[in-house]
Amino acid sequence: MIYKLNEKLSRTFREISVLLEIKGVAFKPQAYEHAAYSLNSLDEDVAEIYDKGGIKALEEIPGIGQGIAEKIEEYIKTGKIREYIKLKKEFPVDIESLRAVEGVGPKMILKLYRKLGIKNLNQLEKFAKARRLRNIEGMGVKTEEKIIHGIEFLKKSGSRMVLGFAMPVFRNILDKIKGIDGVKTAEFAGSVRRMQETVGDLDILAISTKPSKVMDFFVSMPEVEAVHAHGPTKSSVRLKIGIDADLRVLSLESFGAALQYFTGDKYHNVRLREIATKLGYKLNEYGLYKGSRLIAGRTEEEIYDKLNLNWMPPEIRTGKDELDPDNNKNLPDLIKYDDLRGDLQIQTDWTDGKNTIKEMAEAAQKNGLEYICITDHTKSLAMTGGSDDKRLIRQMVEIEKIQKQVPGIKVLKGAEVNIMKDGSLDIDDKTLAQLDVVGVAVHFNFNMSEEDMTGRIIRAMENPNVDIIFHPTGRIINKRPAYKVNVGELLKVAKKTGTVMEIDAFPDRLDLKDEYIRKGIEMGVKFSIDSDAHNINHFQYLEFGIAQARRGWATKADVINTYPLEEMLKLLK
DNA sequence: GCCGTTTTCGGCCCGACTGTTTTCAGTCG
Repeated sequence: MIYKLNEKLSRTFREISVLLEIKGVAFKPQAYEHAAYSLNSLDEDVAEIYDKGGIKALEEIPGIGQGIAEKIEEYIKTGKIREYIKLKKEFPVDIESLRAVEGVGPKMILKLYRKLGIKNLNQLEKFAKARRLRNIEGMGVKTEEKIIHGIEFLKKSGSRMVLGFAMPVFRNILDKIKGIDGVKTAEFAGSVRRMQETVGDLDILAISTKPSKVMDFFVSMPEVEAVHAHGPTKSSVRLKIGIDADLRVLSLESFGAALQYFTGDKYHNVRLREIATKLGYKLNEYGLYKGSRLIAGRTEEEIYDKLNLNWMPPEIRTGKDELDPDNNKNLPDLIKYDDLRGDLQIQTDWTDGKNTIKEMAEAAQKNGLEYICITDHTKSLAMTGGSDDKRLIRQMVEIEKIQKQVPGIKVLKGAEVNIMKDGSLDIDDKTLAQLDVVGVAVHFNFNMSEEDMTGRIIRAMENPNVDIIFHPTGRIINKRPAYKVNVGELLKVAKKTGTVMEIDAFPDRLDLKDEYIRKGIEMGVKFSIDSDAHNINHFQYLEFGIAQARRGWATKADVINTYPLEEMLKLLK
């Protein structure tokens, strides 16, 4: 659930953190940063917590003590935080945009403001291009050039990259590094290894006996646009696709420690180090130490083991609650990347897909699937040439014909039926009853109140013919936000009516989000992971839907298309 | 400003690389 107040306070505290850092205040910045993160990942509305239990209840939130709790109260009561206003008056500077420039940090922002009165990105660019930064004490020609390039990069790149779209390039680079003479092994780390929806950079770790050779190769690959750093154990470059990549070369003894450390996420590591410290150890990227003695480091497993913890898959390392003793002792057996037997959302050239039913079936079989469901659009989605009842019936006949030509895979009859503004469907119930799988989705009239949109989808769920809600929130990463809808309510009704919720695997959809998946699973809701394929190459995207499910703590049993065909069909209405 | 099964006071992650101020501060992850 997204709570506006939590978000607003989180942003404000993060900004206070940077402002204090600029001022050179010690330790408080981390405290505010911690509070900001905690509020942002909180499952409850902070306004509600305050209503119920006042300041005392706020102090129960991790990272929030008396001081910050009072500031939250001040904001709830007066709509402002005086401390924040005071700091902004002292430094009327657009901190976030300046900090986004590679190499520009708090201390430099302060210097730029004091010496040249620079407040924003435009002014920074002007002064840099006028060659006026090089005269500031502690800065030089190289710093000035780096800033100019950094601003250019910012202008053309912008947001984070969708993992599923960038992954082929990443895998190609990893393979090249693995192939260098002297490289024993190489792995992804960071957000790529955690299989996040989007990634801000690419981290690779390698073991090699000839580190400098690996580094020389890495910084001179044709994919590289610029080199930030080129050292014996660490190098950093900007790739032509518009994202930074870091490579570290390590020894075998500390590879597990480094993999753990650079996989993160940050908050998972902070918590892990706390646990290590309490047990009298020190944990860093080279290993787990007792004094100066190395206790563990070769594998991740032995590090978690020495900390009395179960190893856990990177996908669930968020620092939120996976290290809580209860959770860690009872980690779910997450769905595996080869657990899917079927795919229940596929478009063909009957509407906006690029390939025929037969081509899609053959491609699915090549991808190891046992069954697929053809779910072309329905009539109200005119731009796709959506089918009406008659055409849908014709397609059913066609599928039966094609089934004989592809005996190795079961082709189910389905549709992606439009949910109209009032929650009705644009295909007759009589026709829907003849389909194997009925998926429904919102494709227009996005702009409704949360209450109306929730009611609209609930009405569709209550239809006994409706099996699956496709891409339940409608968001497209980096393009458009989700429509307003109360997902908690949808999950309740899904449980009550036996409606399956989809995890759409298309890389920039990944809809539902992990937090909702986890909530749904706790409530006993079933999910399907579907590619939403529009051509024969899209089946590879199922991987990212599985990653999404794993980040939502889903097991094989929670996902209906991990079941054999007959059992899967029984799980539908 | 937060936190505590060593602490209600005294800690708070730390190592690599770069540029510049030639011995180290700033930035990044």
